[in-house]
Parts: sequence; C-alpha cells; structure tokens
Amino acid sequence: MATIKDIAQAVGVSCTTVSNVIHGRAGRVSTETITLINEAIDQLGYVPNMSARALVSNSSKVIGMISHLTSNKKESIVEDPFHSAFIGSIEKTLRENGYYLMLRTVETTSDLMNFLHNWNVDGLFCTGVFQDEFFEALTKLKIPVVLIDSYVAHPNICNVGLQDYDGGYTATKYLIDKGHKDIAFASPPIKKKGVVDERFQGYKNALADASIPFRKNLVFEQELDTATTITLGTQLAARKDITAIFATADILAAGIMAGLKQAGKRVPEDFSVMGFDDINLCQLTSPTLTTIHQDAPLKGKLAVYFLMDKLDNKPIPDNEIILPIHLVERESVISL
Amino acid sequence: MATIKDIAQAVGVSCTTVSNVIHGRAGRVSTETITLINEAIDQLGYVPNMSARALVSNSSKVIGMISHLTSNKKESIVEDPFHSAFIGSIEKTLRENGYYLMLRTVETTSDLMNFLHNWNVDGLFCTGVFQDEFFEALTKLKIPVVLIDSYVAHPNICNVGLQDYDGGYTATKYLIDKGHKDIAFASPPIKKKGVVDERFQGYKNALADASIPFRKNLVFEQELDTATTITLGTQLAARKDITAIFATADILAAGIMAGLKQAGKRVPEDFSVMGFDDINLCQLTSPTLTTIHQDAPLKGKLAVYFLMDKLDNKPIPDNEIILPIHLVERESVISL
DNA sequence: TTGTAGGCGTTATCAG
DNA sequence: CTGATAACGCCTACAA
Repeated sequence: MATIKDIAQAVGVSCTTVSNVIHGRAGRVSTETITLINEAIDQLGYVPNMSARALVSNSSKVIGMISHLTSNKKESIVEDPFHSAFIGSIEKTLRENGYYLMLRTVETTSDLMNFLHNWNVDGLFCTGVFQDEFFEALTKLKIPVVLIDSYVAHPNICNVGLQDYDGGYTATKYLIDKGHKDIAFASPPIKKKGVVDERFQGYKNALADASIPFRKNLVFEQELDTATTITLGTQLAARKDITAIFATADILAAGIMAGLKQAGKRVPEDFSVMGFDDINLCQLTSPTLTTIHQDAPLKGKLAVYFLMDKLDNKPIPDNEIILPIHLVERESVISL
Repeated sequence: MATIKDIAQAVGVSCTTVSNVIHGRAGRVSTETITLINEAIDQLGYVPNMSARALVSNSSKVIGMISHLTSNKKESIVEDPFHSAFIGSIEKTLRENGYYLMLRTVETTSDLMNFLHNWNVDGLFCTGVFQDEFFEALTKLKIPVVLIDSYVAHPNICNVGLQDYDGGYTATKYLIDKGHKDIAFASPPIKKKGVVDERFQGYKNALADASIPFRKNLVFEQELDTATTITLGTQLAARKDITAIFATADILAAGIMAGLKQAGKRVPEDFSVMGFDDINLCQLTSPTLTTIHQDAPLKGKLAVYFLMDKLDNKPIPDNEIILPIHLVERESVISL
C-alpha cells in the first residue's frame, strides 16, 4: 500500500533517491540514507506497483503463455496431461527470474495482438504452432517468442523441441527389431511442419530402411479425447493385418489398449503397442506401456532460460534446443 | 500501438470524448462523433493499455490463481491431472468476462501480499487451503477470494466444493454392499478441515453404520507421486486382512492397482479398488476403475461465476456451492 | 549525493 | 454535448 512517495516522505528524501536505492543504484546514494530508506521500506511495507512501472518503462515483466485455439473441441490451454506437466515448471522458473505468467487462449491473430498490447507483454511462449498465418504474425512481433515443440523455423523465433523424428524412428525400429512388419501409426491429425509429422517421417523411414512398404491404410488420425481413442482401439481390434501399433501420444496408446481390450484382444499377445512422452500413465496401465521418454519439466525450464536470454539481449548461439529422447521398455511390446 | 490521444487527435476531439465512447457512455456524445471515433479506433487499431487503467482505476482485471506451496515436493501449480482439468475452464470463463488470469505459486503469506499489491489483483482463486495462518491472511483481504475444495469457512470467503463426505460414504457403502468388510483407506496426508478429511469421515461413518469396526491400521497416508503409490500397492498386496481398498484419488487408486499387479495380485479378484474424481485415467486402466465422479470443468466455471458476482457486488445468497458426486461403476470392484 | 519536473495512458471531475 | 485538468505510481533526464 505504501508508495515510493510515502517512503520518501517518511525518510525525508526525494522520490528519486528512493527509486535509486530500490534499483540498487549504489554509488548514487550515501550508505547512510540507503539503510534509512531500506528500513522505511520494511516498516511501511513498500511493494512496487507493476502497472506503474509497465506504463513508464517499456517492460511489464509479464510473460504470456499462449494457447492457439484452432480445433474447436479443446476448452483451453491445459488440455492434455503432458502439456500441463511443463507449465508448472515454466511458472516456477519465470518467478525465480522476476517475471509473471499470464495464461491466455487466443483464437485469432488479432486476439493475440490485443492481448500483447493490453499488457505490454514482454515475451511469449507458444505451443502447437504450425505453418500458418498465426505463425506469420508471431515472426513479426518485436518481443521474444519461444515456441515449444514447433518445426516452423524463423530467425526471430526460438524453439525448444525434441528429437521427434528420432523418436518416431526409434519406436518403429524397435517394433521392427521385435519382428513386427505390420505396424499401424496412430496420431492426432498430422499437420505439416508439426511435431506429429516429424514422428510420422521417422516411422516411414524406419519402415523404408527395413524394406517394409509403407501402407497408407495403416495410418489412423483422430482427436485425443478418451472416447475417440478407445473407439479407435476397438476398430483396430478387427484388423487382422496389423501386429503392432505406434501411437504418438501415451494417452492415445492407452486409449487404444483399452479399446483393444474391450474388443477382447490382448496386449501384447495380440497387438503390441508403443506410446510417446512417458507420462505417469505409462506405469499405470496394464500392461505397462513401452514408450519414448521425454523430459517435460526440463523442457519448460529450458524454454524459460531461452526467453530470459533473449530478454537480456544475450547473444544466442543457436535459436533452437533439441532435447534428446530415449526408449523406455515396459510390457506392451512383444517379440513376434 | 495507438493511444486514446492518437485517436483524439485523428478525429479532432478531446481524450475525454474518446474515453467516453470507448466506455459506451452514450448520451454524452453525439452519434456523429461516435461513429467518427469508432472508425478511427478501427483504422488506427486502438487497444486499451490495461496498466494505465489499473493505475488510475482501482480495478486491474487481473485474477490470480494461487497455489500455496507447502509440501516441498511439488514444483508448482499444475501438479496433478485433476487439478489441471479445471484451470482451462477457469481461463476460458474469465476471458469471456473480460478478465486476465495470472498463475502464481506462493510459499509464504507475504509472497501472496506482494503479488497482490504488485498488480492490484482484483480477485483470487485458491486451491489446497487449510486452517492455517495462510488462510487467516486470506480472510483479511479486501478482494473477493474463491476457494476451491476447501473446508475452512469464513463469511468473507466463497467456496466451490464437492460432496466429499458423501463421496467417501458412498464409496465405502458401495464396497460394504458388495460384501466387503476389510476395507483399506488410502489417501494423501489427511489434514484437518481438508477435502481428504471429509472423505475420511464418510469412510468411517459408512463403516460405523454397517457395524464394522474402524481399524487404524487400514489407513494409509502417503504422497501421490507415481513411484510411491505403486510401492504402496505392492505393500498392500501382502496384507491378508484386506479385501478392498478405497483410494481418495484416481491416480492413487491406479498406482495401487499397478503395485498389486506387480506383486502378482489380481484386481478385482484378489482386491477390489475404488478411486475418486473420475479422470480419464479411469477408463484406461485395466480393469477400468470404479470411482466417484465429479465435474471438474463445471467446478471451474462456477468458481468464476462466483468471483464475478462478488466483483459486481451482486448479493450472494450463500457463499458456498457444493457440487454433487455420483458413483460410476466399472470393473475394479467385485462382490465377495 | 540529492532534488525537480515531466510524462507514460487512462479516467474522473468539473466547467463550458 | 465537449474539453481542460489533475491524478494514479513510477522512472529518468537534467539540475543543483
């Protein structure tokens, strides 16, 4: 409740002096008055008014975490358990660096622009960005933007990503090494330059390298809501031309397993299943889910470091960080 | 980028007039100038600067979603899948009402106070609040506070809760009706006046009503991380004096099931298991999980409505909303 | 080492 | 109907 003015009056100095000690501009103030002012700050309980700061400086300390709504279904940002895993990590790291996190869903480019101007937002995290006009808008922003899991590159924009191609390849190769040849690929809709597309390429190339022809009718794209994924599982149960399924998300894999089971099939005896992400769920299904592991909290932390560096104008050697993946063997895959 | 001033200059009127049409104060401005100003706003792309507004008015339109960190483990807000389910719902509803959501983790009371003053926060959502000095601080705030899942009541504070007692009772009674008498209770640490405590009371009373003596050694409290829950399952597997387990969270129930299975036990043949929450996971485990259902998105939405009413100074008939629960039968419980 | 003054974008009061 | 003007809290030249 106390303002700089209050402090100044209490101590009997000017606002400037108070401001100076608040910002640690030593040298400009005598040690004496510094302690005096600090005492007053403690006693009167001064807390900076960020709105006022944002108004006068050109930094608001607000970082936006943007979710670009395209698919109609999703209610908002935190739609899947994997996504929510690093948002906590982001808030924590941001806070440690003196920033504030605003969560915001936007539908259109102008939604985004309005939000940015509303708060003089300092920087942005975005997930689920593809090659479209929304991305174009991002590239034109004056503020640092860090994409998470994106494959649309641009000199202005940083990206924290994953070895998605390798993940797709590794998973598929693993299944092939286990003797599988008829491997389905299940995923949410494959968008060009998207994460899923990369995993899809990995899948196809692993097949090719093993001289297994790619069959388009083994690709299954659908939304990730539980009902849909289970239905897919029941449908896959009827396919005699499939021995293994690679799903690009654990929740999808788990849904498929549930569907298969509903249809009277066994995993892994009748169908081997692989997931992607290694969320907690993998240890809770039965059989437990063999999957591709990635480190979600680390992703969040690195994303923030990236943004902080950009905000501090530190030179960025490479505007992309690619986190490694590795395969985690559990019980859902069997040798043929 | 354009400010009110810019608009005013473009049209050739004063800032006041522009401000008036922005706020739809009809009657005070001629229809003519209104259209003129609106055109300029469209062309020049005016977007209000919320910092400036926050500074001069006493409303910032910022709503804080606070997570009070006590247990050291959790990294931040969105730690469990259930919790994250309604945060999306909250952001959406808030946005539709012209508010902005800031996510913030606080450790101490003064962390909270600082945050509130930093941004002139208009209102607050809190989860995981118990009877402690943090709660005391909340009751003294001048802004509306909506607690989610709290059992510490106070005239100043709203609460959106659940029939937790009924949930505990219903679950336990269901197991009893299925012929179980030796029913374990598994939960995170039971804090007084907490959600879990209510469910615990329901459990105990259901036992009492069936003349089954409560046994303290059938109560298992531990954290909800996957490893711990699975370990608990393996330990329970060795207990010959238990036929059913009621877990107060689905993730806990799922972990226990996984542990039981690891230890060579079958669910529900050897142990019946019940969960609580009805998250997606329940349909993905095998057997699928019988549980107590609650509507997380609705909870979020109602929490926002509550807050909006308080912010609009609407009379609030009752400062508590209790959402109903119902039992969802699936496969994890068997009749003895 | 310290103080003065102006302005950031907005709103509210009051006068024309 | 419209326009000055002050104020919100803070920062930053520029003076002293």
